[in-house]
Amino acid sequence: MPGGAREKGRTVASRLLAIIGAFDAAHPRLTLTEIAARTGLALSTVHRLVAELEDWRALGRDEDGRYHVGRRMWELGQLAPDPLQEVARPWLQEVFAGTGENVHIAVRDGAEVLYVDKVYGRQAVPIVSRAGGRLPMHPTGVGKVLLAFEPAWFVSAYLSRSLERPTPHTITEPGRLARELTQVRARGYATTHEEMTLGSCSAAAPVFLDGRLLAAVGIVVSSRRVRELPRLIDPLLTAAQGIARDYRAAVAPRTEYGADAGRLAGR
Amino acid sequence: MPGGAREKGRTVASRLLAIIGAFDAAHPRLTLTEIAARTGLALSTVHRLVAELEDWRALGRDEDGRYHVGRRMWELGQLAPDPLQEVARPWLQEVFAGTGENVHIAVRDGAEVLYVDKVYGRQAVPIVSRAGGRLPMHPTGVGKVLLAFEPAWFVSAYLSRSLERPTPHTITEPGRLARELTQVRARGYATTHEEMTLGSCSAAAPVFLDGRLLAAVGIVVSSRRVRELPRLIDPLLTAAQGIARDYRAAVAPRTEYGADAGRLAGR
DNA sequence: GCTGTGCTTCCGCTCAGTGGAAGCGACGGC
DNA sequence: GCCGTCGCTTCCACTGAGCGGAAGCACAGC
Repeated sequence: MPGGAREKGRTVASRLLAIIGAFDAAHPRLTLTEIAARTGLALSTVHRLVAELEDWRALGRDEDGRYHVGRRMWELGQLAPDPLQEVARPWLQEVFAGTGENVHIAVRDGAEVLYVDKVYGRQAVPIVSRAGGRLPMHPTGVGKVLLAFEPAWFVSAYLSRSLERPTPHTITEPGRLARELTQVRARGYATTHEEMTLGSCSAAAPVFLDGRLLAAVGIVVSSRRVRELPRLIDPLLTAAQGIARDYRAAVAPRTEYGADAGRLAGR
Repeated sequence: MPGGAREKGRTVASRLLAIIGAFDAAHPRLTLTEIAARTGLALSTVHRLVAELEDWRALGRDEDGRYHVGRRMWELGQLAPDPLQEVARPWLQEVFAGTGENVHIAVRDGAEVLYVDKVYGRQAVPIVSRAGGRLPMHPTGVGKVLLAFEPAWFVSAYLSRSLERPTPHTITEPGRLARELTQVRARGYATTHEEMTLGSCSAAAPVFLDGRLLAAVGIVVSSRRVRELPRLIDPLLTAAQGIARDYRAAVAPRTEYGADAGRLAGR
C-alpha cells in the first residue's frame, strides 16, 4: 500500500468496513483508540477514515467523544429487504395483543440465534433479546427450536462445543440437551425455564416453509408466570403457521416470475 | 488519484459511501450499471468496490443480479442508539392495542418527516410510512405537527417552496396551509384527510421536551372511519406525554453525569 | 509538575486504486 | 442465424491518494 510499513493486501474498503465492523452489540460505543485496537489499524488511519464516516453520518459522536453507529446507518439498514420481518410483524402483534408479553422472531445465523424482530409493551418484563441481536442457541426458546430441526450432523457439532452457561439453569450437558431437542421435535415447540436469564421463562414454535425450517417465534414471560406458558403455545403455533403462509405468498411471485422481483422489495 | 483521468479530491472512502448511498427508498435495488450512473464512478471501480461490499455482506444480490442493502447493514443499523425509538415503542403499542390501527412516530429531518418507528397489525390499512422512510411535511399528520411548532422563519421558508401534491386533497396553497398550522398550534394536534393517500386519514400529536418539539406521534386510519378520528386524539396525546416523560428520564442521566453516558446506549 | 490517555496534525514514501478498453454471455429483434 | 444491445467481468499501466510513524496538544489524575 501507499506509504510506510503498511500491512499488505488490505484494501481501503476493507479498512473502512473493519472500522464500522468494530461496532457490535457488546461494543456499541468506542473511542478512536479502541477502534484502532480492534481493527489493528494505525491510529492516524483510523482518525482520517472515521472523520470521513462521521462527515457522512455513518458514525456519530457523543459528548464524551466516543463514536457510535450513526442514524444514517440505521436508515440504510431499514432498506435491507427482509420479507420475513415484514410478514411476521402483524402476527407478532397478534400474539402480543392476546398476551401483553414480549414476542419475537429469530432465524439461525451460523451457530447463533439472530433476532429479526421483537414486539413488546409497557408491562412486559425487560429481556435480553434485541432486534438485530444475537444469542447462543441452547439457552433460548427460539434457539432450541432452530437447533432441534437442524440435521443431525449440525446438532452434534453444536453439542460437541463447550456451551456458554448464562445461568445455573442453563442446560449444557450434551445428553440432556439432546433429549430436550428430541422432545421439542416430538411436541412441535420448545420451552425454557430461567436458562438464559434468571426470572424469565419462554416458549417458542417453529416456522416451517415447505418442510424447511425458516425461523422460530418465541414469547418470554416472567418466571412467576410459568403456569401460563402452556396457554401461550397455541397462539404461538397459530402465528408460526400464519407467518409461513404469508411468507410463501409474499415470496412466491419473486421466485416464480423473476422479472417481477424488484416490485416486492421496492415498495 | 492513482491511475488514469480520475476526478480529483475524491477519496476511496467517499466512493464507497457514495455507492451505499446510491440506495434509497426510491432505489432499493440497483444493477451495477445503475450504481455507476448514480455515483458517477467508472463501472470497473464500482465493480471492484461493490464486490468488496458484497463479500462483507454490506450488500446482497438477488437472483436477477440486482444489488440491495445487505442484512449486515441492517444489523449494524440496529446498533445506532436511538433512545426515542426505544422509549416510544411501548407507547405506540399502547395506542395500537386500544385501536388496532397504524401508529407511528416521526421526527423532522431537514424539510422532511423521518419515520422513526411504526406499529401495525393485521387489520390495519396499508400505508406509505415506513420506519426509516421519509415523506414531505405538509401532507402528513406528523408533518403538520412538526411544521406547526417550528419557528416562523422555518415555516415561511417551507411554504415558499413549491409543494408536492400526492393527492387532489393535498393542501399546497400557502395561505390555507398557514391557517391549518395555526389551528394545529391552537388545538394541540393535527389531522389530515386523504392528503397523502386517497382512502386514508390521520391524526398526530406533538411530543414536547422542555418546551422544545422533539417528535410527533401519529395514527392513520381508513377514510371510511373519519368519524372515529376524534376518539383517537386523547390516546395520542397521552402517548405523546408519556413518551416525553420517559424520554427525559432515559436521557437525563446521560447529560447530567457525562461519564455514565456509555451505560445507556450500551445495553 | 509530571505522567498517562486520547486525539489531532504533519509529511515523505510508495503501491493500491483507478478507469479506459476489451472480452464475454445472454437476450431480443429482424 | 446474425447483429446490436445491455450488463457484467477482466486486464493493465500510470500515479497521486493513502499510509503510518512521529511529534504536538489538551486534559485529568496523582
